[in-house]
Amino acid sequence: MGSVEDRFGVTTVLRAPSAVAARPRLGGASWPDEPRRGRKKRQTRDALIDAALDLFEAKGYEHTAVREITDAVDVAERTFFRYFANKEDIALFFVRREMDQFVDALGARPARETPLTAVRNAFRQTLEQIQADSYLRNGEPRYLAVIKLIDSTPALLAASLRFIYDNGDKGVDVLAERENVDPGSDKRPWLLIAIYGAVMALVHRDWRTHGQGGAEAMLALFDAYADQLAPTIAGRWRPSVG
Amino acid sequence: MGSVEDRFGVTTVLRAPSAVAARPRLGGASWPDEPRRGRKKRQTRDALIDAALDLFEAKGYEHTAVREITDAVDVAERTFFRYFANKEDIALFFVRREMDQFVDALGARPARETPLTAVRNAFRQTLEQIQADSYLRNGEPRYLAVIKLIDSTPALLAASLRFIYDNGDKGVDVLAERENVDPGSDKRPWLLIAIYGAVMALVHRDWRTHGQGGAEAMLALFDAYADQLAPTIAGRWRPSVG
DNA sequence: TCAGTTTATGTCATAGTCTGACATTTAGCA
DNA sequence: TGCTAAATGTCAGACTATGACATAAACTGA
Repeated sequence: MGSVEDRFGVTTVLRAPSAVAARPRLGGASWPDEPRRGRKKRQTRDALIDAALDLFEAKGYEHTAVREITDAVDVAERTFFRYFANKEDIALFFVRREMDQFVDALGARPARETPLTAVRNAFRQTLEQIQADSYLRNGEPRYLAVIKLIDSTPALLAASLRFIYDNGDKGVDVLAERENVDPGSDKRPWLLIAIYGAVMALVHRDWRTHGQGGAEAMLALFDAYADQLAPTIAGRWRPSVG
Repeated sequence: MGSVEDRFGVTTVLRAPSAVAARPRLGGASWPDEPRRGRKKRQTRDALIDAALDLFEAKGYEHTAVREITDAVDVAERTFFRYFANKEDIALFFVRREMDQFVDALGARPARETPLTAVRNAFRQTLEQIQADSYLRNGEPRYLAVIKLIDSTPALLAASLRFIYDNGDKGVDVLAERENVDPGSDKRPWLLIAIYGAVMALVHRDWRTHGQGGAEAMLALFDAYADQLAPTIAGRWRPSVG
């Protein structure tokens, strides 16, 4: 394993058996127009993610060394850290993307919608998007496997909670702007932080168990939580049942 | 810094100037009856915590090596990891203790109190306990410095959020038992998870800025959040303003 | 097609976290 | 005083992460 260098400085890399076969896993170019450099980057990144998730699922997050991931894809360990800030980062890749999608979707909801309605619809959109993007792996969608992985790995759970916490602010900013709430004022929708943070955390918590049911089950879950919070929100925001 | 080893294998450890002076920092035995062995353990642990927080405050969490902490207390690096599971652990020491106090206090609240009232009172008790336990350091209570440290260190924030998340379950279990809610049922107080998780997380978020005002300011903050959630709770639980 | 530039990777060295195994010291006690 | 167990020290090593520099590959323009 690793590399051997002879006295003339010629380095022979000793590859894992599956090394060469691993790289083209995600196949051809998604965008043929894209210059080859960027295409290869994307391929390498996707291959790293794919290999990482496979290994995480097979042997657990903590028991998978970065070295094993890079060996599987046949790149240098250093390369991993050029694509991802740290080991957590690669596991939370999808989470981060989905969160961004959610905030974007929230910002794009029509102004006539109640905050809660907007959140709900943005949530649905994101769920559908996730399902459309995800592909099956061992008979189960990749995103579900990721959720399970995170839920069962303390370090990842912590990181993803912080992520939700941080993004809660972003989401609330979007909502506050929609509702013309002065950013500095006391009227800033603290409650929505609560909805956002709590519901998201709770939904995440139950995703593992209810996730099999797909977007519908998740939406039902969301509604169950939101219904309980709705009266309070309705008292302070323009009421409307979505 | 560190150690120097000559060609005969003799290792000379280069200690920080304050090394020897650091150990007796927390002075004599708190419980003279306690056997010396346990007393020394406690002293070492406290000295480690104290040195760690000093260093974290001075140069930041990430830029403080475990080695520096152990040098300051004049123990082996290995010893650190016998007292604390990891570097995070020492920074969250107080958080963990305070959370435990809170859950205990919650369980001890009289049954006649509404869940929200019980949470509030347990929260107050804990705050007062924290203030009583904490001592000034550079003119500011230690616990406040810890809060600031956590808030400004991503890794610590993540860990403490997970801690809140995990303990939320514990707290809700306590509440569910108080209210005779069947643990498995749908009547399980989801809302209280929300209160617990959201309010606690939010309070934590504002602790840094409002913490100067002491327990009163924190309680006011808690009330501000709780007031908004109260109507919802009141609709589903026995109402009572406390 | 070639030379020059930029970008992605490889390679090497190193700091820092954390763990296991074993040796040494210390407290508590017969 | 000597035995026992607990605490700590010592040593080796795996793993994560980063900086510095070298090399290879992809682009650019003539």
